[in-house]
Amino acid sequence: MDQPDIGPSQGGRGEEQETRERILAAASQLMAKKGYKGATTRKISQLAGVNEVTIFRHFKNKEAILEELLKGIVDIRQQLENDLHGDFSELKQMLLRYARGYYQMLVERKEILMICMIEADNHPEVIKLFSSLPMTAVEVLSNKLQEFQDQGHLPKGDACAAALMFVSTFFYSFMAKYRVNLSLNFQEEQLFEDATNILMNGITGNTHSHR
Amino acid sequence: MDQPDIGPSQGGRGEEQETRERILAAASQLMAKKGYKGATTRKISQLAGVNEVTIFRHFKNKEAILEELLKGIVDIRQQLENDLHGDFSELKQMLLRYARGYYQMLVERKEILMICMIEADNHPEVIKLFSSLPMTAVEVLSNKLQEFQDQGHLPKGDACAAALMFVSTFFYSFMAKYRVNLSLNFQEEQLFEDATNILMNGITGNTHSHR
Amino acid sequence: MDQPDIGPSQGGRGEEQETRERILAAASQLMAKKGYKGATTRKISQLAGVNEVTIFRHFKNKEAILEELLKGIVDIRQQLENDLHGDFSELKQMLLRYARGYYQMLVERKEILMICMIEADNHPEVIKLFSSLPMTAVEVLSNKLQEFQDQGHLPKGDACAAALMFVSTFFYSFMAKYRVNLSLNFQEEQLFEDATNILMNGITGNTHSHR
Amino acid sequence: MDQPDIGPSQGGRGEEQETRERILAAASQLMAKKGYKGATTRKISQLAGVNEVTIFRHFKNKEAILEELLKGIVDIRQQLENDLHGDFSELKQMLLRYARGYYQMLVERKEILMICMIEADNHPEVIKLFSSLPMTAVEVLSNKLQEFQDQGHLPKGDACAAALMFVSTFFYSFMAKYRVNLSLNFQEEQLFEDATNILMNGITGNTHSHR
DNA sequence: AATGAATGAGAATTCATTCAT
DNA sequence: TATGAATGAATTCTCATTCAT
Repeated sequence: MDQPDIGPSQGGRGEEQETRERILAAASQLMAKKGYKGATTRKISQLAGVNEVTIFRHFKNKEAILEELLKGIVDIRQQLENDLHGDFSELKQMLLRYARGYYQMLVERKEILMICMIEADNHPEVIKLFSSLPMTAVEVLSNKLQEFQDQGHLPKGDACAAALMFVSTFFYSFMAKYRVNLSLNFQEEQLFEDATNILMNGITGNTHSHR
Repeated sequence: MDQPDIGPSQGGRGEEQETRERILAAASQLMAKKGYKGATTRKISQLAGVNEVTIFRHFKNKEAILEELLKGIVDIRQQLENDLHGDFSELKQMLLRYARGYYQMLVERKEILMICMIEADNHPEVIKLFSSLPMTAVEVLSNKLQEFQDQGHLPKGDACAAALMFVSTFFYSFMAKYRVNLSLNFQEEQLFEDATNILMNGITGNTHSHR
Repeated sequence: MDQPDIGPSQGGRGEEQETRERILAAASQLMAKKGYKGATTRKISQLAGVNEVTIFRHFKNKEAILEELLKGIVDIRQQLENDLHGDFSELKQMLLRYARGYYQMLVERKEILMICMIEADNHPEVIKLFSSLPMTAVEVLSNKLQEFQDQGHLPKGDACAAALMFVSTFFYSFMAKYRVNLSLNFQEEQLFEDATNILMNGITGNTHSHR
Repeated sequence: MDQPDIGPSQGGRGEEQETRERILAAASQLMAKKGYKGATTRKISQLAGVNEVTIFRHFKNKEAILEELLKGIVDIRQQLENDLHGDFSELKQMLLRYARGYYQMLVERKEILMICMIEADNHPEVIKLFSSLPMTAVEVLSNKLQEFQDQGHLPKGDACAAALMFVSTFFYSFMAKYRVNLSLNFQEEQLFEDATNILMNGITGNTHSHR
């Protein structure tokens, strides 16, 4: 009664495996909004447009739905590293690609990420999956910057902090937009460029001190 | 069974208000970990060391506990602005102060922030409160940077993006530490300095281009 | 998962009736162990190695399976009486035959008997069927003993009590072995002989008193 | 709607611990008739005249009710042995006492015994408790008879079989009456005396053979 | 004739909340 | 003021059974 069906079953033909997908989509959507407990099987079934019991024909129990959704987070290291391919002369383009790629990845997984964020303390298996995306992103970028530092292209310094700043920016924007529904008065593309410029300046500058 | 009392009342006089505080503290702690629904009145009462019904002598219902907790988020604009007091020559010190002050504020409010994060979609009144802290922080810093740009101290540009990057960094670290229990291999103080340096370089550099 | 198929159909022709038997066998086995409710159609189908729905092609509903099983209890009076054929000089041999025959009959019907025992109060039609075996056994023996008493071969007395004792002994042993899985430290054959001896002594003795 | 309340709550005073007892009584009664699964918490609560949820304030879960009921079966060896106190001259009186005592014990525990009988295969802890009563009864009597045999009062022989016959008789009668609601055309007292006489004759007779 | 998908009725259990003391 | 007992509403899940293929 809150929301209409999630998908068009509209008939009775050819929705064989579709039911399972509808359930997953409904659960994902609801859990991302209401949390695991808030996404009751009744609400899931209503949103999916199926009978409540049908859920249990497709999944052993409610927890199994979550586990299935969690499989949607796969390791993204390789993909991120691809965006950083190139030598120092291309750093700026690489950073831009990286920003876009990372942000897009967050958006594509926004529901499962929200679920992880919400359920971090309730479902132990969630934590490691949850940390993988943001932390991997910091690591991959940090490693690349470190490499350039080692090659003398960048002044020695805080590659890790720089990577963290860069990644944080997009994660934060993502959270603001999709969790808090907050318009940051930012066009994403604009943010990618601005942040890239600031970071480029920040790490190629010459006024570093400490350590 | 899981956790001991949050603090025994160990006396006998004037516990009226103390009981209320114990309930609030227990609820805050549990909701921050388990969410609103996960923090059952039974668990709250056990952690608070009071009878379950006692909760309802102090609060109309469970929702009222949350509302009370939300009052704990007050506007922090004034305090943040104080940390940015000074002229351009002190910018670096200002940024460091700002970073420390902002991060400390997050930590001091970590439970209620987690609750807001978790319940953003369930309790409408949460959203505006929740957005206040991070967004205010961006705004305040952005305004100050803009001011310096207007005064010619900083090249025209992306004050808002810069502020966002700076603030994001600490919010992200805060989330990683307190939500995901992820050690970022960062000492906070080190991060404050590194991020400040990078930002200083980033915004005072001379290679800006973008529109 | 618990038990393998009750028997593969290993062929392809004429399994129609066989499927039905497999279902009956599985249901009998499960109901004897777990009771009517504990024998779910799913478990029955798994043990029978058929699809759950197939059950309902062969039986109107689950209750009909039980009814079919109950038909397996037929009157045994004739058979029991056959074991008691003979004159008084053969009493001991007759008793031995009777014991063996009765016990064997119990064992052959152990599953349906257990079902009756378990479901006595749930399925009204069960009770009369259930009582038929043990009570008939007492009656038939009692009649025979009475006959001998009337002929003067046995002292007047408690033919019915004697028959009850005799029959009880084997029913009790049967229950202990097949319901409680209790080894009574008895070989059945030994028990048949011992009980026969005791009964023979008991009813041919000369020290009777009671009214 | 099937049965009225089990006990007179009729007011609201002084039924503090009584509620628990009412639930236990209702559960015992229903489980003895319908089995564990057949005794739904709803039916129990209705028969007990309490709200369904109240059951779970008094018992962790349904299984805990059964466990509590099972505690009602305590070791009866001592009591049975008391009934067999005396020397050989009193054997007949002892047997009578024993029959009465054993039968009374069965009747007093009739509900829990029926539950055990029904659930023997479903609840593993039931089996050992269940076997204790009947087997102990056989053992105790068998030991006493053996003792008399060793003292030369009784001919060497099948004390165990004799004990089994005796005990079986009453257990069988008990089952017939309380499980199958079958009138055996027996007054219990008459059966005690008849069975005692037959056993006395049976074991003191002189026509034993084998071993 | 057999099966995979779907479902209504009902099961045990949890939870926030009220009542009486 | 605080508490133990009680409860209605809702939740996850099971089961027998039907439908369409």
